[in-house]
Amino acid sequence: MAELNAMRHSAAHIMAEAIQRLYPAAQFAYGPETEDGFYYDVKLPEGSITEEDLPRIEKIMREIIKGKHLFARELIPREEALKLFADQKFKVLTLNNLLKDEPVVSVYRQGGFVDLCRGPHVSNTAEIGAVKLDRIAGSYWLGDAKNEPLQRVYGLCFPTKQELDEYVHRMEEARKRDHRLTGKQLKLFSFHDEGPGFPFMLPKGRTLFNLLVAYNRANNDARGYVEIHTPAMLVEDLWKTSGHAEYYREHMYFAEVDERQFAIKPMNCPGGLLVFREELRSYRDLPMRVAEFGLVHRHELSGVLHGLFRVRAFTQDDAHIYCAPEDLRKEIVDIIDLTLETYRDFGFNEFTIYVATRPEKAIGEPEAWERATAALKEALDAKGMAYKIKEGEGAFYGPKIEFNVKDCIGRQWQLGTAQVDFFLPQRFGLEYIGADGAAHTPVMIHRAIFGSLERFLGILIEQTMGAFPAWIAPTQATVLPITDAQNEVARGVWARLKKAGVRAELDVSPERLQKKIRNAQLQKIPYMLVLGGKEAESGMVAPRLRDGRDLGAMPLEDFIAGFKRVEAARAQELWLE
RNA sequence: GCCAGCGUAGCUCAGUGGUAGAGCAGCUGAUUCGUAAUCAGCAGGUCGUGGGUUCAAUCCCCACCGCUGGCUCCA
Repeated sequence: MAELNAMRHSAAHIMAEAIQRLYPAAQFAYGPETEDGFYYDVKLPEGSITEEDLPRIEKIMREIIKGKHLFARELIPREEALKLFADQKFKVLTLNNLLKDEPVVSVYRQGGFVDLCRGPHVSNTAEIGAVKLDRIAGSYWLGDAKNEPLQRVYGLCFPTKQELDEYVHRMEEARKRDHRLTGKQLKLFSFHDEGPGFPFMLPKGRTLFNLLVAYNRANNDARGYVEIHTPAMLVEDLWKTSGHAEYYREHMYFAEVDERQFAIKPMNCPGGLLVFREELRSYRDLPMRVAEFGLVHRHELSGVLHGLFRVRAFTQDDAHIYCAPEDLRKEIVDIIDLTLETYRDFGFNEFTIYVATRPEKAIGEPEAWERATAALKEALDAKGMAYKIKEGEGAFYGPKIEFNVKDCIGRQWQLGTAQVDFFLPQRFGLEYIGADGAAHTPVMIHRAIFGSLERFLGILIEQTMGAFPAWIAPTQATVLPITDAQNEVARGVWARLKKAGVRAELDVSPERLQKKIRNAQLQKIPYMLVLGGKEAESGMVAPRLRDGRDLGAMPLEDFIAGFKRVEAARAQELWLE
């Protein structure tokens, strides 16, 4: 791995040399290796690098690689390096900041190019394997949007041409899983110019969505949650109390009505807090677990929108748990259990857990943040769950546990979350009367299992490629009469299925059976009930499964019974023997 | 929001400085056919929007909108 990294990092230097040949005034920032290659952040003083440049850069890189130039490491005094890189402003900045206390720095030379670099590198350029420039993206100096914008040129680099080709092929295949493609093919959801970032749920997508809600609601009920619904729009004063008006303003939509300023909710918590405060609460009422399927609107930057994964309006399977401080850990453990159970039911076994800590813009005392963060870590430790820390990535009101999963091409997305919050209860003056007769402030936990139903649906689509397990497939079965002569019987079969609670369709189009099957396959419908003359006479159907298996003729009631077993088991398999 | 690319029929895509095609889908007709595409005909687009250059723009230029990939940000 170390060698591969050195090779990729060396490829970045070679790309920089190639770019410098084409654009002698190019300024170079950082050029590290990545999981599949490398990139280099570059600034052209005039104009910019475009895709047309990539083949030219690649060609020069190949020449350099063939040239077998040695990578020579030199240690030079920092002062000397400052002179050497006098016309490379980002190198000067690095020398004067990151490396300001280093008396000696290392530089690497290969051919006609020299770069400030810690190394290591391969010994000569011919040791670079297969290289392919991938794409150009924007970036910022030191990754900060307030700094100078740069261009990031990404390259792929593998030891052999074969590995590179395999990787490219694998990525092409993975891209076919994209939920945006499947969503269009299966007519699950859509987007329109008239509402950028606002998803439209089509009948089949909405069916899936409703099934997710029903699933989650059943779990909540079993665990002593109650459910509420709070308004989409509330007066701005409320958002001042909650801190959103100050800490979350740029993500919010506002409206003025009757000379009063309103905000559309970006989160459900403030509304929920008002409900808690409606009555005098007793310690006997706690923990109070209050769920809400809340549609929130957040004005996200246009460039970050991404199918169902990143939208401007989405539904959270939200819940707020109010409890006494001593119950905190138990409640968090319960949330972790519920989350893992849910993910398992949907076939997700690979996810990463993070604990996100206090961000720069935050309300409350650092000491309370410490306690809240510790509570989250202790709960995870108690469950023996491995997790990583995301410094400064908590919500403005509290630290959080994040459950992240990967999409088809390896990007990570957050689904579930559990957030401890000492501050909003305080700001809203929440109280409960303790056993001691005195008023106490409850602790609040914000939690979501799916996170965003839309995002979860997107992930589910990518995982299944639209071939959903039978229990959640929007259309579970379709009845396929072979000729018009069976249409009437087919209609009866269809009605029977509907009555039995099967989400069924009927295809009486004047097409041949092959075509009907093909259409059903393309829609990834799990069960195709073929109905020919033989079956029509005997009250049978001949189920064909989505995976191609032909179960042969069987009485309709037998099919329904078998289907019910699969559905009840939430089985990944389509038929249980 | 930033950088680059893209935007042609419902969908997938071809194409040209002289106002556009294909396949699928749709409609009509014929076919009634046992496990992934029956045949024929018809219809369908102010080529994202608005400016500009030009005798003439879908094609060239500019702006805007949207989408894609990344950056930053996030469920």
